[in-house]
Amino acid sequence: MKSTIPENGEPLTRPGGNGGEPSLHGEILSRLRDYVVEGNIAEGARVPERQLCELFGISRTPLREALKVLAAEGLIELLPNRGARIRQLSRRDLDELFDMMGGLESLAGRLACENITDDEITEIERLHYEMYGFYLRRDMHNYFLANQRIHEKIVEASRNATLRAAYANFAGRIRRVRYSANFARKRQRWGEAMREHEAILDALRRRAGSELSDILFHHLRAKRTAALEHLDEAERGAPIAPIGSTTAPNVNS
Amino acid sequence: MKSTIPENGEPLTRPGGNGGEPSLHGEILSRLRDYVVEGNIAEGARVPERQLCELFGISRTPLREALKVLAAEGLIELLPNRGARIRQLSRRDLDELFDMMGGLESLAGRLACENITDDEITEIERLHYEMYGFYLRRDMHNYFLANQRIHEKIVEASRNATLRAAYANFAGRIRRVRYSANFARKRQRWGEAMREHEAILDALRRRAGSELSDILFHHLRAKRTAALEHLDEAERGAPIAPIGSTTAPNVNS
DNA sequence: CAGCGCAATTTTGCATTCATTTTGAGGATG
DNA sequence: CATCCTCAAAATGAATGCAAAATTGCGCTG
Repeated sequence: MKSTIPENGEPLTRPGGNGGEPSLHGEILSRLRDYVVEGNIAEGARVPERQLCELFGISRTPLREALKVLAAEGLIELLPNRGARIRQLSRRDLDELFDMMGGLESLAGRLACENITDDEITEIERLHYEMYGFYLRRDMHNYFLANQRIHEKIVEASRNATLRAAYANFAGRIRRVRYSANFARKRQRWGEAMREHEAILDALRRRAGSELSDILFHHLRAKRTAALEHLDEAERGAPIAPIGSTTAPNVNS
Repeated sequence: MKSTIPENGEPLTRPGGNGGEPSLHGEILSRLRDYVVEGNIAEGARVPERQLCELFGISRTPLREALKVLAAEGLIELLPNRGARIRQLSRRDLDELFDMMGGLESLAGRLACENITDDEITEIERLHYEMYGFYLRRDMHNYFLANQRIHEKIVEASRNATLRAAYANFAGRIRRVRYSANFARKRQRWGEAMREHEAILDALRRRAGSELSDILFHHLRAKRTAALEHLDEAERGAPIAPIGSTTAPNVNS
């Protein structure tokens, strides 16, 4: 018998559905997803079923259900009789994921032009200038956060919960890479990105859907190029490492 | 002890991952998904857990795992302590889903322009003229199939398995509506659609990515309008019916 | 006769248990 | 000394069992 851990629930947003579940095994799903997305387990490493059971204070059944869902979401991989592993994203996967993000943002921009309010545009402008400040101060971290929030605002303004959920899903998958990729931002690319963002804002103000759609896709393409270049560089330093990694770090922390 | 059901596996494409699982509980997932997508259970109706267990010859555990995944995919809904129901798509949901499809096809078209071979274009042309034939003969059913195959070919030509999986997922969600919507095609809309398809083919030949992207989105928007108009008409005839439906049809057939 | 409440049955959710497979170590053998 | 085989230990995948919640049916009351 387990020690009846409270398990009281945050709202939690599922990627597949929009109605907020009040509480359920969805709590565990959400927690496990966060746990994985936040990088608590190394890429390619096994997902320690039993230890996670202890960590969450549950039995294997609900955990395995959550694992199945996470596999469907593309965060982990389920090998036939050899358990779950954190999904190792190949170069190809990253190409594909960045293009997916490009497509989704492109769509979000188009829809946003149909639905965005003036106030929302004002808010995005505010974020934009804030971001510009971080750019001038070379504050990479806050620049990244402001950047992310702008993109999220656009997705928000699309008024499409389905799109928002899909966006969250794919964003989760490449979260680690995106963040590390940010460190790659050479000054030059950074300036480019700022100019692109100005174009985005301009198109948004004019509610030029098709145009914004185009800009956003190419913006993401540039991001993809920068990110993957960075990744290649990093790999040159530390080649193909963690494919057979048996690491199962800080499960108990 | 179960009677050792063969369970030999079709390839099966998961929505989240691309590597083909040879066989697994994924077999059940796939079967159950098909079962739902094919409309064997009425919209809004409860998913009869026990009966499905008997149908598939398994216990509740793997079935419930599959249900969780299907819920994440958006095909069914999981109510806190009241089991699973076939997801009832609201008007809003349909709006959103059609726009999602528009975004995905838009992206597919853009990427296809980068990757499609001349042979593939030739094949799409062939399908196009075939479809044109069905159009002239007013053969709605085959027109629909050819149409669908063209769109699938474009997605195929995007060379993006992630996109393909997402496309399959969303296509599955609105499958029923899309098909029924087809019956709504007034002659006028039909002719419009043919013209749009010619523009699609033209842009594809010229590898005009941005242009194709735009055309495809608006093409899907038109489809959405037609489909939802049809739906509205149908609803006028038979208003809000199946919300409390307890139907659990041909589970044993 | 209609509305309400209560108890029995069903159903849901999770824990536990069981069979099968994989994995690892140790020893035997060439 | 390396390789392969055997066997034990662990883990995976699925079935069953059990407590709690919900649904249903029935009797009661107004």
